[in-house]
Amino acid sequence: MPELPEVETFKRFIDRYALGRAVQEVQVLHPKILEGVTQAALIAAVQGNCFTRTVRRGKHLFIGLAPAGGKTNVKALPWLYLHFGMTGYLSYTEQGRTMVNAYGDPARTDAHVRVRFAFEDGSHLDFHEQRLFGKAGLVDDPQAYMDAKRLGPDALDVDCKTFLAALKRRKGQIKPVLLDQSLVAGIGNVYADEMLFQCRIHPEKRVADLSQGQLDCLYAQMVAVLQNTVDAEAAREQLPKGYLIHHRGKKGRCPRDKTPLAVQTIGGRTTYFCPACQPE
DNA sequence: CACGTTGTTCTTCC
DNA sequence: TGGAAGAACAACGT
Repeated sequence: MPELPEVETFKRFIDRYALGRAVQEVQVLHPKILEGVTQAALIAAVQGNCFTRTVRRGKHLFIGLAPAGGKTNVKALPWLYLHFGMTGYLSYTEQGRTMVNAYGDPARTDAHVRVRFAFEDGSHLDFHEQRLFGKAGLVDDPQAYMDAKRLGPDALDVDCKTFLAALKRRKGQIKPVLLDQSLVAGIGNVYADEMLFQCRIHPEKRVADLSQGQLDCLYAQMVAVLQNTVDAEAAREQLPKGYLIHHRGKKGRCPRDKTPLAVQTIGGRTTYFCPACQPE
């Protein structure tokens, strides 16, 4: 489930393999992945143009386009927009060798390639999305698009003061608040559980009932958990031993005290936590 | 084959 | 006006 750190690795993956390159052909292999754009419009906007830069906020990724070959142009091109849904990832194939970012499916096949961007030398960037909950589209102005969605600041870009001020306006349970993309953008189900575990905060705790120490811890762990995962290039098995993420699952136990983890639906999402060290 | 899965949006109530 | 809570929805693998 791509959250902020995974999408950041996708951004870097594009930066590394695709930036500055002219797209010779766009293949839409499953039109259901498209959002607000026809297949023909997406192809027309990207084909023959270069990827110029990438912008990410939260789980949203925008890829800038410019005419290939330094043509002096005409009118501004839209941005390519990607959202990775539940199962999205990228791969890049060159001379028969396929690279997948660390979070991608190691048993990768072409079965769930939804959009393929082919370059002039035969290499290609593939957008995989098994469940089709993700999106590919065109956006004229990323800022306006994010404003319309009421997207908060990126969770790795927000300072402590701003975060705590926004948090203190809320009164509900802490976990659903962390998942609300209008507070800060980028936290999903897995890393929300992780930061709460690291701070020993029960996921149903009311924001108003958190101590100042717990609030400060939450900011510190939000940054630490997300940054650690970015640094690990989203290879979750490389995260610290004491992380809850390694123990998610039916028979998981707390890495601190071996208490069987509690599994509960909170804010409509499956939530893992330690009932002993995250007391109500 | 009904169920589980998560990110996002919609709805209802306050 | 917007927050809280919860339902709905997307589509697929098991």
